[in-house]
Amino acid sequence: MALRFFSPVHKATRQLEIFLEPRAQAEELTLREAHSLCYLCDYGPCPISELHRVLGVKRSTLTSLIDRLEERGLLRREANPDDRRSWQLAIERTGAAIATRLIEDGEAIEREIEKRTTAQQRAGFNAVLAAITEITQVEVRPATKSPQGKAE
Amino acid sequence: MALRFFSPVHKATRQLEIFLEPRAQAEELTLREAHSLCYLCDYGPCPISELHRVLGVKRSTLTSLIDRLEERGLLRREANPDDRRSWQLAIERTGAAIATRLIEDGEAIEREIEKRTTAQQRAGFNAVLAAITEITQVEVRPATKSPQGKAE
DNA sequence: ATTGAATAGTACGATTTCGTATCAATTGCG
DNA sequence: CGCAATTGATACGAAATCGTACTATTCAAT
Repeated sequence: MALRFFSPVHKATRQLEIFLEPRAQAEELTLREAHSLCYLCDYGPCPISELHRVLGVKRSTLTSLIDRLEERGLLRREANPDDRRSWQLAIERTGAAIATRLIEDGEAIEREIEKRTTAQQRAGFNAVLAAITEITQVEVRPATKSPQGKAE
Repeated sequence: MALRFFSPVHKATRQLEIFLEPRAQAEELTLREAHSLCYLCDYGPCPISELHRVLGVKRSTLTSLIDRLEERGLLRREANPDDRRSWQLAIERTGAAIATRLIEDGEAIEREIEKRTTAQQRAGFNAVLAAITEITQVEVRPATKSPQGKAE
């Protein structure tokens, strides 16, 4: 029997990936690299460990991934004055331009979703996802540190 | 600004992954291998191309992945009488036992989700995901072939 | 202060995944 | 039918990812 939540959530992820993949490719980025840039564009600067939790790839993998993006001038490692073990990843102008284009592609889909659903349906959607957070007890992003919460 | 659908969907996927990862590891499987087995357990036998669409990994990757699972005796390639280009992947008893355990872990979470949400909220959840399917126009699984539809 | 445990990141060899080329079988169309 | 285009899968070298070990810094407890 099909799982009623795992399966749809995975399916939606796949569908969004399939939609975004050619757009990332047009920027010569893998989906993972694109995701990293977009995250950084919205929430950066942040340490590598934060990307680690959000993306779910190993830290050693991120070392290479960030090397690649840094060599292409899309982001840079900056010293973190508060913790000398870690870097702050900051997006460069070129990287931000790319991320902005990709995010706008996402926004277009989001507007369509909103057109086709009611506020009540969207509230139900959020309620189910909130339940998943409660049950798994997994906090992907760090606790809100600034006045405004950060959504991943 | 955070995306209101992409981000929560990705977050939920990560949370479910983090929950399932140690359980897959206990069976000496990666999440991808575990997902393959569970899919096959629910919907198999099916050709490799179907797994390709569902998992979103390259076909050449699946060749290796299936080699590994076949060597471990968890599944087998069978001739497909209807199309001699392709195989039918069939799960073996050992593989089915593992998949059943993992699926039961998933069910436990699903029951919790159902406990914590109303039918109306779950309907909203499904409505949003249905909108994503409509908009992306991406059909991940093949058109239903048997009396009962298959959910991924 | 000092020490032990935890955390952030990198190095590097092992494994997995990918991209491309290739082959066989099927489908579609003249 | 006959033949081009498509589809299903594999082979193999290139690239990305992983697992582990290691260094440096921070945190916690005394």
